[in-house]
Amino acid sequence: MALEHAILVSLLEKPGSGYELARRFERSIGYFWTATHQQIYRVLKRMESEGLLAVRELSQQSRPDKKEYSVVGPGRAVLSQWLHQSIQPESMRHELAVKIRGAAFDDPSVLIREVERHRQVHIDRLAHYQAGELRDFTGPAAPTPLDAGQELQHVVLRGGIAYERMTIAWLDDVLGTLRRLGTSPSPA
Amino acid sequence: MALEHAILVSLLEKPGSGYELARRFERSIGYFWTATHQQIYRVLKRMESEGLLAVRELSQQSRPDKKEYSVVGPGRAVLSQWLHQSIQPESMRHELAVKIRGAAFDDPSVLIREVERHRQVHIDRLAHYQAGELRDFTGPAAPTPLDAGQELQHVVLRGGIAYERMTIAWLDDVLGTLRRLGTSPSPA
DNA sequence: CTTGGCTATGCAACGAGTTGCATAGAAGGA
DNA sequence: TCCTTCTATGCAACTCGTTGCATAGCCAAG
Repeated sequence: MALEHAILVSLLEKPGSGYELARRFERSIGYFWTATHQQIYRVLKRMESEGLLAVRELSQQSRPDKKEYSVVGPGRAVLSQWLHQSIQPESMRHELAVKIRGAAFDDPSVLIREVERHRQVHIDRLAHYQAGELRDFTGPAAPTPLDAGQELQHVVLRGGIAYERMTIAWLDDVLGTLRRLGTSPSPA
Repeated sequence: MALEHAILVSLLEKPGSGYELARRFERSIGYFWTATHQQIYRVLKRMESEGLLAVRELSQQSRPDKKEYSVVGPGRAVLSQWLHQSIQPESMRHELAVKIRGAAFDDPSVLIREVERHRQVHIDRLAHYQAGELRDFTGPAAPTPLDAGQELQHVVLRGGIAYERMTIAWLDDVLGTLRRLGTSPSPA
């Protein structure tokens, strides 16, 4: 139930509606956890019925009403309890790696464009993360000193940056390998 | 349906039973995709009924019979088709990162032991991957030259090694941050 | 003026993945 | 002898996650 905990963290950082949460999951929280709006609405409803969250209905002019959720006592307790218990280290899941191994049974060069496309996505993400880092943590407009919450957000963001850099370097390695195999072909 | 494709790749590399596949998913294939035996048995059954796989029942002495699966024509075609269509780049899912951000709403130092434990798991995995690399690709017992399939397996393994190295370095960064916050505490 | 995009919420159906349990013979250690 | 582990397969129930669709008013561009 990691989505539940991710929602608790995000709502503690700032209360908001399901729609707003869905957008945060495309941005900062999305650096390390993803969710669609349908998933979020369903879980929010359940968490509210369990007493972990409180709702406020907000009328807005020229926009649909929204429901603003915030964490209440029991929700905080659930998060705290989760922080104190250990979780299993996850293994990575990389569909592209399955494809790369599968390329041995087809023409490896068909993957070159696909890998180049993925590489570009990771370059864009890296640029986006670095812009966020400059804006919120290391640039002149950033608060000094950072408080504990900001320090923790920053170290998570550094993880995202390290991940993207590592991935780009690996995809370069993959491209080199695919091109090398393409020049002296031997499809199985 | 990435599991289906991962199974096709694994069975093309070498035919085997559901049990054997489950163990491969704890080893080499598991570097980038995971699955439990229940999932594997269910999908194997479905794939066989769809004509992607063939089964051979093998009697063994002093062991239960097993069903050896292998890929047949339509299965190869499904894999080839999948290789030619593009997939979405995945974002990372890291539960520990959720915890780290959540630590801002509790005592950050409670996470230190947890992060140290994860760090050790990644160190062990790295050692395991490096041993495999030496055994299969770079050591004296490795075949030279490597064929295309081995080159592709090697580049995927290099990705796993890069991932573990990056993760260990990041967890060191996280530990430094948590310890720094612990000495001058400010729980929210 | 119509089309498409943005805010905002939600249902229904399906597929993916996890957890607990069950069976069953053989081998090996306490 | 009993207990555990390993090989080998599988069912049932559940939660998690995705995809398609629906509603509905507002705004901006063509």
